[in-house]
Amino acid sequence: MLIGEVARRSGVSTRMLRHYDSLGLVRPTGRTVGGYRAYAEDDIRRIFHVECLRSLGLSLRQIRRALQEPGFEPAALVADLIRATEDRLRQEQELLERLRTVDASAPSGWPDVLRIVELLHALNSPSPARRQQAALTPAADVPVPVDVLAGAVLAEPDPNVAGALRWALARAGADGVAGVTPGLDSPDPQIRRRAVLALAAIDGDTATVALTGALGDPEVTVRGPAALALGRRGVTAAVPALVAMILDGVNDVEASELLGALAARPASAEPILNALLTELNAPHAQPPVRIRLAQALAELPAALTRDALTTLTADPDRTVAAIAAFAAGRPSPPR
Amino acid sequence: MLIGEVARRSGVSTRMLRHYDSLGLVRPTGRTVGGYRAYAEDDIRRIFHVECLRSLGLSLRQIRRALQEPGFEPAALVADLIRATEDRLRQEQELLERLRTVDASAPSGWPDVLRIVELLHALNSPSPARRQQAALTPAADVPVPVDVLAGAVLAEPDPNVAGALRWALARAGADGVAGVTPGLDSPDPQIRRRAVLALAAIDGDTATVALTGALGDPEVTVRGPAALALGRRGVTAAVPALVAMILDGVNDVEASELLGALAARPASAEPILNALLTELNAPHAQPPVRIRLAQALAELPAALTRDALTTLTADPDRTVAAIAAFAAGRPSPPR
DNA sequence: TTGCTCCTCACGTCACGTGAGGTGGC
DNA sequence: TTGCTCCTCACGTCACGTGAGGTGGC
Repeated sequence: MLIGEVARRSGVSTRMLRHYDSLGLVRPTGRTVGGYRAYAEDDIRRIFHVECLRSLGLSLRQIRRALQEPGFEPAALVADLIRATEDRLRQEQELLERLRTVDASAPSGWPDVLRIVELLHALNSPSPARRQQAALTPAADVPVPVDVLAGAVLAEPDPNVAGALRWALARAGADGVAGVTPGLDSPDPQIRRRAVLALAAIDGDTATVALTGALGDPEVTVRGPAALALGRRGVTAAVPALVAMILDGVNDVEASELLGALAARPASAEPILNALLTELNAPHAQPPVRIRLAQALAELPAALTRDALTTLTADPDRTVAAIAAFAAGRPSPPR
Repeated sequence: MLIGEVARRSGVSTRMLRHYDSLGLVRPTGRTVGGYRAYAEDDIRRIFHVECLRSLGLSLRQIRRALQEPGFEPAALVADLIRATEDRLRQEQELLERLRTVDASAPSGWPDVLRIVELLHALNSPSPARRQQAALTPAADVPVPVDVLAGAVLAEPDPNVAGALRWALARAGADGVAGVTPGLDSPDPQIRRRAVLALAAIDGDTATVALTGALGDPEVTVRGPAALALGRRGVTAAVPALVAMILDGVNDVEASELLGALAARPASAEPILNALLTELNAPHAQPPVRIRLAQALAELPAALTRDALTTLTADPDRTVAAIAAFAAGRPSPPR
């Protein structure tokens, strides 16, 4: 079979078939009297084997070794190829992400493109100082795109830089909410926490709504700051989470203050009081927990807690009784 | 600044800096008396711009155009780069999948590798005939790996080839279950259906358990075959789905037969009878539905349905009454 | 004088495409 | 004789690395 027909059948160009010949990869069995390459069935089969291995990403040299050297085992090479492919895959993914960010910023010229790419590089820099600088000093004429900033906020491990990034994001207003909210669904609690902290810094109802979704988070480090932020915004849905923080002794001082402020509203006062008293009188309540609950009670409006505090001044736990007496404006009971 | 220092500061090799010079990409502002390249601050900045654009995948020619031609807009080029990158990404993913399949098959030499790759190509062939052949005639010494077969079963659109693939997979026994079960979670109902059909062809408890998980599928085309397969295996959990199939008129004949067979067991008899009668007597039951229910009733053991059938012979729907009379072995009531 | 840096020129990499210039077989 | 296919040789692609052989400035 002459080279043209082989090319048509195998889909390999005549140029490449001659190249395979010159490399010694596939040598046609014979030549015609005129010097034409004459391929036999075995040669064709070998060509298909070459194409097979090429589809696995082997170079022509590697294919030659594979088809010639009996001692050349596939295992190690295949493992290497897998690693190399994974690397390239990662690089292509990062490239695609960069390109999409550039595209989304709708640059009006190459200077715009350069600014965004430089910003992306700075925000991905291993140096916290450079990241911080990138967050704090955006080019005056081209603001940092919110999406980029939101991504950086969710990825930033350094607390100082994270603070700067949150501040920069909060300056963009409610537009930052959409970029940061997906972080609440991350499997990584660190990222969920960063999303909550970022949302806490953003004013407005959309941020508040997003924060409410984080109240049920399994991690205290996530739902805690969400509850505090919502408490500061006067959202009563945060009450159970705030009470739970007092029970757990996590940020219980601020949680108590927020409950006190929330209880200033007539509609919330009774439920908050009842929640605290229920926990105080629970049979399994431990002394430290009861002390924190008593301190929380002391933050509520005096008119609301008068009866409860009076009762508590006789509490068997002397510290609890002392707190109640102090809060009720009476002298501490004798030791 | 001489070329060496520029290279150290920018991370670009001296070779490449000279290359940029020769391409006219970055020409150093001046030369020393000795002919050394003397880079100015502006040149350094330009080098960083070049590296920026290279990180977006632009070729050196494209970078030169971007930095020199004012009319060269980024939008179209960026869009092209995104498309090209997505293409490469897809290719790398397919390559990685092939490599992982080869690796998982633990080839003991390159002939093994060739066999598996050829098989993969055949199973991905656009020709159904080739796919079928690949499924039916595995190399005698190297059986088709179950994972490969399972993947092909989930992807096969041609019903004949799909049948052959399911048959080949079923021959591998319970080993095929693991490969095919993930298909039940696919967002694509076609794939879920293929998974169910494959599991239905595999004997054994693991396949049965997997099928049970498909009973709650939102699509009738998925949960239907699962219910039928489970019914054939005598799994009573399929009863509600089988009753629903009778209501919907989907494979109701086979569903009725299976309910009849299941009702032969004392423990299942009463619940099946009650389920059918409840639907028959439902106030909103339409005539065609009631007819199908009556036919299902007729499939149950005679001892179980005697009373119900007797009552039904007086049913206002003449067809229902006739079915009941026939099933009860009595003459049809007069017209 | 000795290192060090710089210079230009040029080959090699890898898998090809695309000619140029010439020839065999119907 | 006219097409068609085949031959070899060789340049170009793209972003480099790595020399060879030589020179400037401390």
